[in-house]
Amino acid sequence: MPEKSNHRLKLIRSASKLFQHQGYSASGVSQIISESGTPRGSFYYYFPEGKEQLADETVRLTGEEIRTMLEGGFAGAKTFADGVDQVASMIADWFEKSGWQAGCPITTVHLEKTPQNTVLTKASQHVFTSWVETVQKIARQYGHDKQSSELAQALIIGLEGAWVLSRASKSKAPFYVAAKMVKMLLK
Amino acid sequence: MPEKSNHRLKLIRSASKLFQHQGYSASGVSQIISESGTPRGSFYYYFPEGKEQLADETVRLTGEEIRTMLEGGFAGAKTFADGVDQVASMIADWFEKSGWQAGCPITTVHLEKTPQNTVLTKASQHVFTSWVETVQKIARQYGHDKQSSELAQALIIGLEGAWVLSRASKSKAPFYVAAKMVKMLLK
Amino acid sequence: MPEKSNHRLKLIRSASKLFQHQGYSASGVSQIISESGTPRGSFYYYFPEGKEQLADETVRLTGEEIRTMLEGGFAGAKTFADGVDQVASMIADWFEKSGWQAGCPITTVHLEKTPQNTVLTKASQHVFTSWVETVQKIARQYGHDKQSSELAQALIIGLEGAWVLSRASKSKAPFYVAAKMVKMLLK
Amino acid sequence: MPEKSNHRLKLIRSASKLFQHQGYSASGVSQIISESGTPRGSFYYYFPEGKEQLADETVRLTGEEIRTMLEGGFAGAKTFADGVDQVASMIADWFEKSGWQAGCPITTVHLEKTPQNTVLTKASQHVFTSWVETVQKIARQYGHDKQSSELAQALIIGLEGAWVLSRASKSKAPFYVAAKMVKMLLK
DNA sequence: ACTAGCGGGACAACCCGTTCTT
DNA sequence: AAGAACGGGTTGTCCCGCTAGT
Repeated sequence: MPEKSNHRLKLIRSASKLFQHQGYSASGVSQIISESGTPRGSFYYYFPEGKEQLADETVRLTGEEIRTMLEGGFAGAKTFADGVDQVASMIADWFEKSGWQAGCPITTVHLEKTPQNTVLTKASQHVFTSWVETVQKIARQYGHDKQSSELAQALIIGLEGAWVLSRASKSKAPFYVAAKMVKMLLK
Repeated sequence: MPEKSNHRLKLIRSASKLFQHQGYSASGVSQIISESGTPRGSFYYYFPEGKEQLADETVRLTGEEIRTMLEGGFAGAKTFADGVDQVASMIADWFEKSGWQAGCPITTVHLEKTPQNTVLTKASQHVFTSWVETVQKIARQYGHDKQSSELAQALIIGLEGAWVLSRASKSKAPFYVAAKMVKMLLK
Repeated sequence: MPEKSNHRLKLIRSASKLFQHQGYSASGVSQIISESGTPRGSFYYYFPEGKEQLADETVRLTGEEIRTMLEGGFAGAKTFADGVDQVASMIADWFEKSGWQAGCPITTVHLEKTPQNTVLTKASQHVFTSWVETVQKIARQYGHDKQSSELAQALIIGLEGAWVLSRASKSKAPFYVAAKMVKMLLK
Repeated sequence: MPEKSNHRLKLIRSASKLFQHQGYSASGVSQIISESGTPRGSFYYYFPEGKEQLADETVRLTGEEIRTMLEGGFAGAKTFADGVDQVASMIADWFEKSGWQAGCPITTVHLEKTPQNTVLTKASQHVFTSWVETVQKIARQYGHDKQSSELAQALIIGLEGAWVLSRASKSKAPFYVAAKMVKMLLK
């Protein structure tokens, strides 16, 4: 956790926040820089490939943090179903605190780039895959070996869908609906 | 339904396609115009408020078309569950045909605009609400009165989530998982 | 000579002057625009391909003007030798009036671009060829049929070389030496 | 001849080559450094005045090398005319080997700087003067005392002019024309 | 009503030559 | 000697008026 460099990380944090709120294209490099409080000239020192490189690293880092959140949400849960509820609540709470503004930063970047753009497409694919695999592993730990793949996909689908609808309705309800749906798969 | 003008509609079609593929901000007015094949001077005649007005109408029109697709998907279905399967297949097929590129045009615009932007935020809220209400009405028609709201939300959440994941994995699987999830709510 | 559009031509004039004084790369688009007095937005309307297109047209137009100057220098000359003297004087005078600053605008652009750059390389090749051919035709008119090619090349070589040296020494002498050299070829 | 430091000289060599191919302004400090293979931080250690100082020394060193080439070209020549031929051939050959790309490095720098820039203007003036004086001395050694100044200027003018035209036509012909011209001055 | 041409300024991403710190 | 860091500048494109003509 020791931050080797402040500026580099600040830029990623700033980008992550702005991507969540406005998406990738609408977040200009200048805005990212000014909100990060880093000197303008440093940007291309840390990210010589430019905006795309920043986005790549932002997606991967933020993706990893959310993956950790998923693991954390299941920690201490007696059953898989309990974990699903905890994860849904956690994200819903976080989302409410942001004023219903902070969408999934991976989704926003993902949707604004055609599959031709290999760099960012790969990054978001990698993140989504890592999420599914993480949940799958957890499902197996709770003994749901046969359904692990299905459950994992279902949870991510549900959370992503809820994230979108929740933003529109400014309510946590979609997350609860999603959680319920996933749990039903357990019979 | 009478098309007052070809050019006006062509611009909306072009915008709709580009929003799906690249999102709102990345789709420049010039690109929309050139791909639509309409004369440049017409744009601000038909859309004096500019790009935002075009996006507003694009979201509403495309949203209405997708709403109609939802209704069409349930047409002829013996049970609600059958309808869910048909709708999921329909969108999955359409999406595959686009080369896994055409995301939900409402979502892309929605996520790129902060709630401050009243015009486009309202438009996407309106569309999402219309979708949920449509499905809710259908659910009641199949006798699921008590669960109608839940089922409707679940379907939209599932489809939106699947749309995102499907784009990343280039596979229809997420749509089938989503459909299964929703159907489980029926017990 | 009626100027269809002021701005377009003003930009070329401004570019021509700056290329002569500072070369191609050192002359920024911003500087060209500001010194031309045209609005910035017009630049990319008239030259959608950007700086290179402006340079291309600048080289060709200025090249044609200098070609006309060559013809004009020979006008009224009794012999080819007289014409050579007149041309050399003409350019030398012009150059002195510019404060020994205005180098040959074709040369500056030509030397700053590797042959890989086909657009500008072709433009300067075209111009140099047109000059040689023009002088060659003139030489034939004076009856120097056998030597016409040699004389034409010699004059252009001499003038170009003198232009460089003259800039360094801030004197007309190189032009006179060049003229004398060329005339000696006539025996 | 003793190279105090490898890095210092490597930077000058790299600059010299790039100035010949692309001119002064188009050759960025970063490019010069990276092509030289020297560490980036060393640049301002060896050239605290920055790019201009590097260019100054590059012009002077390369200018001196070319001056030596001139002397070498006349070495062993029985007559001044023979020497002129040898020099012209030598430069033409060198130029051809570079793929018709390597222009005179002094000229490119010279033309990109207004006379206001005292440092580089002085450097190129110095070099051109040194060339003329060298040839002048040689001319006197061959007994052409009266014409020495004229011959010297003529040779430099001819070579510089040929260098430009040769680049455009990708042919040695201009050098031979230039040589012939100069020799005619001897009657 | 509808289209074309021509601006117009702000800002996009990117890279420049240079200095700081060790 | 040298890597890290910097602030101002580059070209290019954004979305949008405005004026005329069809």
